[in-house]
Amino acid sequence: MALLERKDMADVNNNNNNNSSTGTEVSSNMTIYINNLNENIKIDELKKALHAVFSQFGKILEILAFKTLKHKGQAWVVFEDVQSASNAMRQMQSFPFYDKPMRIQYAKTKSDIVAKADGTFVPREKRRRHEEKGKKKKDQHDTNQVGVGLTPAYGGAYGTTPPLSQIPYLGGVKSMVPEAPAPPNNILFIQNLPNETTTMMLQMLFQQYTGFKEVRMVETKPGIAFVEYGDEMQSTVAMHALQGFKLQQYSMLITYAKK
DNA sequence: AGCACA
Repeated sequence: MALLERKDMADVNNNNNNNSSTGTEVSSNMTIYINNLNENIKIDELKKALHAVFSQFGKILEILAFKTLKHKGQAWVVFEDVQSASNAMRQMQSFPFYDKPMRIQYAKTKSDIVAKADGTFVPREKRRRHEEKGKKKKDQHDTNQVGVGLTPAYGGAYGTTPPLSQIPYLGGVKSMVPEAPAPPNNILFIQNLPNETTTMMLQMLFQQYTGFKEVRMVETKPGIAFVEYGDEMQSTVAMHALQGFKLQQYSMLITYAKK
């Protein structure tokens, strides 16, 4: 899966522009800057969902997002190393997240948490404050149903995820693959989910596919869920699209539900 | 659209 290697190790610790000709390129950075995020998602939920989806690329030191006008729809995900950030950027580029494709770039500057770690941190006022000129405000409203409360499932410890991707295959599921594949069904059976998974997170992933009806989780059985579509063709498309999708270090296993 | 350090 790590089929993308880069020259990134060279400039891990500086933010020089590599490409001064275009002015559009930003040097690699341990932090990715994401925009085009759905602005209706509450910050807390947004951060959790981002963590769920990005922790597969490496240890996340911090996720920053703000709800101010100037910073809505944007987030910074700080990884432990550039390689993780690079992989995250490439692999999740344009990923549909709450109905909108993520736009991911390297952050322009080093994150404070990183600067503090390497001793180069300088307090705020020394830095270039970004001044903003008046802008016309356009409407922004997406209407999707993601406003339901989310339990504070994370231990808050972003740093507890194992190092990089090549994590064996976390078990926890009895019969990982059924002997014979179940016959097609408009209901999908999802296994091997992390315990922290919420209905909202799954909805976010599955509702992008046509025919999505609902997600059902079974409180008494963590790690599994059912996702219903209008018909078998629709559920099949979603199954193939999301098969093996990683939430934290867990790879989703999707099969048709038994009838 | 919008690159911060809640």
